Amino acid sequence: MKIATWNVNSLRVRLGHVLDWISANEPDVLALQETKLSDEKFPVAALAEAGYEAVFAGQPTYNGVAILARRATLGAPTAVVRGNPLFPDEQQRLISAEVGGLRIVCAYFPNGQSVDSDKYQYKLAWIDALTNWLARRDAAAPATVLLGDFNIAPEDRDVHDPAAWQGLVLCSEPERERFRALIADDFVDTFRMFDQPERSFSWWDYRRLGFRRNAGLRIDHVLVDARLAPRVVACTIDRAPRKLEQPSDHAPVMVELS
DNA sequence: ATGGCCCGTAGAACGGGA
Repeated sequence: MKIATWNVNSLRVRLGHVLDWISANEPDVLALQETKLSDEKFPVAALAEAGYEAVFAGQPTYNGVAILARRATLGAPTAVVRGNPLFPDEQQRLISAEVGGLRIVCAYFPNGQSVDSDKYQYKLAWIDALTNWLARRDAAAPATVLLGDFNIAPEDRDVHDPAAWQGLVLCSEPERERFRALIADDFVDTFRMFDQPERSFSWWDYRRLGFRRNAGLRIDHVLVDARLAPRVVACTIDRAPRKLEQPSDHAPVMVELS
């Protein structure tokens, strides 16, 4: 079973890349962030034709998340929850559903803009609320996979230039503390279960030739319930779509479960 | 050189992203 996440930075612009990528990689589940689409504009038909059932929570212009499930292997997602019941929010950043015997939680964490901004305080509160909500989950419920754009580089090795980024948003210690608290004993960062190339990143700035210089950050993550860890056989970042014309600034991250 | 690019909503620049 293959489970992937991808911040597409506009599903309208990136629909072709998404269709090509799912055709080439055949993920069973694909979580999308920054669809930037109101729900009536979601490309249900194109994805259905590609073999995927979608659930989504969108709004105009900003944010927007979705979970795609491969119909042939999984059918449609069920028990869909939009947002966090503990954190009423007009920004569409969270959707979860049961797929293939798992609880898939697709998250688009706030960016935070800068550590002295109101948006940073909103980011910290949003993360705390997510942590609290996930901590309350029923032990009898399906095992959880939490994946998406966390907008946090957990460690210095996830940053192309740790000195330049020291203390800045995405790398600040309060954000990293919250990443660790979210994981605690409950989740595993699947990427770090395996030997990985040095300087592995999932996002590169459009400016200043960020991708060519590999000036990136690892901010997109797939966390699995600790009891799923024995089933994880791989976690990889696919840089290929970042090389295409008019790419998303994020790369897909994919986990394979046995 | 402290900004560079990209997206959506505009219907010109601007907010937001990271």
